[in-house]
Amino acid sequence: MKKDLMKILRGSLDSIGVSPMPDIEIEIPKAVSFGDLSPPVAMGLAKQLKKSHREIAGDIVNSIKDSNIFEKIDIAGPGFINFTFTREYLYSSLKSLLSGRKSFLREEVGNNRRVLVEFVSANPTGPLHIGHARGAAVGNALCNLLEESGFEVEREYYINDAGRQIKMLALSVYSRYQQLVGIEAGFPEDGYRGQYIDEEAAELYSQVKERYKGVPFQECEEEIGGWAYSRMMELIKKDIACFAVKDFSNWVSEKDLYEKGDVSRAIKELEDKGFIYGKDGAVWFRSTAFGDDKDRVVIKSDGEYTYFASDIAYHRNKLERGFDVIIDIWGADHHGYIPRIESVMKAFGYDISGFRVILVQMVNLLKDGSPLQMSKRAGNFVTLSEVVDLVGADNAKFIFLTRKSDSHLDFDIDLVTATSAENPVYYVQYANARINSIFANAEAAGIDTENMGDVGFQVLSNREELELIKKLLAYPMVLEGAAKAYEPHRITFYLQELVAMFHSYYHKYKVLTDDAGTGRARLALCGAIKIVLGDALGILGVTAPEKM
RNA sequence: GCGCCUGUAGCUCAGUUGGAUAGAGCAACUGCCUUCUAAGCAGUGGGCCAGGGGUUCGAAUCCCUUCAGGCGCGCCA
Repeated sequence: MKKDLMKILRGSLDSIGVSPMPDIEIEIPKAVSFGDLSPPVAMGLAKQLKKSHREIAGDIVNSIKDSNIFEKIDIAGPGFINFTFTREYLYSSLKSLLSGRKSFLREEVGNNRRVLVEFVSANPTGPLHIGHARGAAVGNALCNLLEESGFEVEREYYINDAGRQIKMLALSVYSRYQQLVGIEAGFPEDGYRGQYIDEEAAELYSQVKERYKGVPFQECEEEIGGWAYSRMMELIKKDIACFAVKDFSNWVSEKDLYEKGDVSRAIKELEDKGFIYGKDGAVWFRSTAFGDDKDRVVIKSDGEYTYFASDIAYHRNKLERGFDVIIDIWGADHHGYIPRIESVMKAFGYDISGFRVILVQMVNLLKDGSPLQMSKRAGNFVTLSEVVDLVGADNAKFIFLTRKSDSHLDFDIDLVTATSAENPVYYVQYANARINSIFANAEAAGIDTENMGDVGFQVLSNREELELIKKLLAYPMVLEGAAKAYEPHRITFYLQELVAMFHSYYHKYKVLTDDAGTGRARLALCGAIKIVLGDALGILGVTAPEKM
């Protein structure tokens, strides 16, 4: 729909001598009385052409000749050009949609550009919690969306397996293990107190029995740490799998960056460029040269690298791999980190226009309307797998995707579970199941449900049917907008609108009527809705059940 | 104190990157199952887009400012 209008508008602007060709935006008007599509292009050109909005709009309309796809073209308001398509055009578009060609549902956004999306990247010290779940849902949907919009996408998980937290994980398990075998071992002040640590200690005992009983921590730290770490990674991968998120392409290890010498090399490179200096016995990166509010330490006075040092190496590594777009999805509590990472990228000589941090706001977990404080240290957090058990992966993902990622989200466990029947995800999925049921009934009645492209579409003539067709044809525009803005949640809202129209239509008109021609045409319309539903839900990572 | 995010219906949130008359879902109230799935439909009520100033053909959207909430400001990770 948009492609066709775009082509015509370009031709029109060219013929009235507009140069250079502006970016043309095409909007779907709010009210049906404003036509089907409406580009505010005349208003944008007023200054350049030194004419009034309506004059320009008139010129554009006059220059559009021999186009038979519009029923009418109106100039309205301050200079909107409202295009209304002919029914024949809608029918032939619907037929194209039904052909099943995916390309019909896509606008090209990516042009094979390579994009790296890093998300979740939770520390390997415990199971994923609900905050990670939100990051996973957003990241997964965004990757799917970009992939479907013509990007080459790599999904990446960064493992912080080099720092103090691994030692603390080892020490936590060690302490619980010693307690288990009857030795009074003090629990570390800032150790991980979750129940899963007890379980790991028990598992360790069942595997090695009393091998480490009374052994000083220093002597078994590496063994226990390595063992616990790999157990945690298994746990995390299992959590990700249970949330039905597509597999990550890469698992990048912080430890590897150190061992390969990437960290020292990256800092050396910054030093060569003159952005590194020593002060107070420490080594600093001059991030203030790039807009950060203070310089940052990369090597502490005790000779240890800071966490930031490996992040420099990691982002250097991302840049080296030659992506056109680099997206980091972070918890919003890390937002203060953005200026220093951007500084790093600038210091390496890269234009940061291809770099984007998407902040995912914290999930405010509620129970009975009151906040549930979560802390990994205290161990009273709700894990991702618990949430999935309680409300289901589809349900949770859909909720996360019904708001933009940087707005706070109240997730009331009781509310979501108790009123799950009223959850919007069911509303959308129900439409799919309904359509499927109609098709089953049609087949049972001996109606031909194949070759939907050959039905007589002309009988689809009432207001609801025409509006449904237009809504379907707008789908590629929604995807395009969502992909350009990196905002998968737009798809969720589109789905709710589309499905609302369908449910309403379903109640007002019977699909399988006595008239065979009407029945098949309506069936075809339902088939088209099902195609779009399946496509969109697939991008969101939500299933489209055949039956409910 | 400085920086970032948020502020839209009673509640939870959208708002097509500055477009036309402000949108949805819950909750409340009124109706609809002998007809393809009632996890559904039809209808009613509900707004100083936090306040104020500016930018322009046009502002919920951009700029300034005030207020309220959240988060961040380590030689922690």
